[in-house]
Amino acid sequence: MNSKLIYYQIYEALKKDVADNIYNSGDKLPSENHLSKRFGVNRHTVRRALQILKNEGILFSKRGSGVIVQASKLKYKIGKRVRFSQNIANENNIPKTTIIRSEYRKASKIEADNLKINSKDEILLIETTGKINNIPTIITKRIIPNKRFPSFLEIFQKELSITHTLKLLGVNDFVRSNTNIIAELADSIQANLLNCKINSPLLKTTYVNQDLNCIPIEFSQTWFVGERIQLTLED
Amino acid sequence: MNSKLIYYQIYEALKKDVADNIYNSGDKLPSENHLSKRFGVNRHTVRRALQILKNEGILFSKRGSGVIVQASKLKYKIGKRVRFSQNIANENNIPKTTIIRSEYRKASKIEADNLKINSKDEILLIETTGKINNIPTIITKRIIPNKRFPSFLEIFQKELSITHTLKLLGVNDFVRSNTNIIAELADSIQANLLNCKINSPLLKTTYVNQDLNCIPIEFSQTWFVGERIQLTLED
DNA sequence: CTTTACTATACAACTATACAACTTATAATT
DNA sequence: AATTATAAGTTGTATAGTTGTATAGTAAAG
Repeated sequence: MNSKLIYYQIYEALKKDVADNIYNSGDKLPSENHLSKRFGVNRHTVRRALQILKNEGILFSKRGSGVIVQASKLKYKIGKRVRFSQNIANENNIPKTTIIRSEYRKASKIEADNLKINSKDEILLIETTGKINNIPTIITKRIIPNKRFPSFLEIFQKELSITHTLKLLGVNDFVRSNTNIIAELADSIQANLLNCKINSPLLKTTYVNQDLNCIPIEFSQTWFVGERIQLTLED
Repeated sequence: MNSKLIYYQIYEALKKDVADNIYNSGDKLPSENHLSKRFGVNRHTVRRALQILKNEGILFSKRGSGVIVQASKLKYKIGKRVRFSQNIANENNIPKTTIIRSEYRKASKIEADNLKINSKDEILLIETTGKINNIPTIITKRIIPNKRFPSFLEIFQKELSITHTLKLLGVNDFVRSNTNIIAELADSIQANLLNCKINSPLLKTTYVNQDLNCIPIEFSQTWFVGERIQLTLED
């Protein structure tokens, strides 16, 4: 309204900078201190402008790190054959997978049921984050039967792809048996991994991939940042 | 309130992992770098969480090596018949004894008095460490009269057990005459042997084992890591 | 007189980076 | 086979920079 207000002018200036791709998706903005010098105002005045842009979902800030430009929504196809890398690369986006945790332990009842293995058989847990265009967007937690694929982790660490890993293990094709989708709120750890706010809505998908003989290969859960992903179901 | 702090969430997550036996007593945790990736934070934030767990005595760290899960306090019974291996094995823990030093020399006055031998008779000194579930917990320094048991060391090196060694030497039973308990601070050598910090409190017990004719067999001192052991006196 | 916009200052929480001290595994050498 | 270098990985420490939050104060507008 009142274009005389300093913080509003700064808000407009920064919004224009983002629109003009002076700051691109995933980029860090100059620090609040730098911006306050650039505009000749107090840091708090800059923060007020930034706050509006954060509320609009255009910017996101991380304490100690900086303020970054948010990405626009990506479409993610879900169907019988879901392949993360292909899914993303098709749209000229660059996917990147990072392992953040792996451990061997005994299967819980739910895991055993879904994998059709004996309760307390050993499983491999792999947790990964997926960045799209360098913006963290996905967390995946996979449960894999260790008995059938004892060298899974070793190969996956090099390949960073389920499709490639399974191919090297002799599984040339696999399909999803079903996918359940629910909405959850991000806890503090997820928020940190996904560069989103605590309590941001996440899409959580739970599914089982199985080979063509209908033997389960992995029981997995994937969390998507709701603001950045739009799931599309295909037949 | 405070639970929104990131380091506190990480603290809770790691504490739960230990409680759930995902990381067991004596296990190394993933390195601080790995953990920082898992939680999506800077290494220092992980360190802050780890610090709390160290203060609580749940973890301890060793520079250059890693962060290790501290065993819960073991109960160690002291009475007329104290047997290290049985004492520990009774609680489903795995004991392991290692000789770190042995030497022959003349008895000091105190040693001679306690063993009721002539001053300057030759004695055998054996120093051992005792690991419980692979965690070093005990140092024992034994003084044994060489005149009575000239082949003690040779047998003990194979048996690594006082009870077994004495049995092979014809002593089927033995009892403690008395046990003195004091507290000491660990010096750098002890700290190294016991994987604890310098100046950690140690329990030091001094005692004499004797055969049923009340003739002393060994005069010994044992140091326990205070944080890991609770002595229990029985009649 | 109260509210709003803005400034000023200070500290806490977290990140980023670098290096030292130390351990461990592996390769090289004897 | 045993010992010695080398390299890589780990924890400890220090410094600087960033965002989050709290408090206090000034000036202008209603």
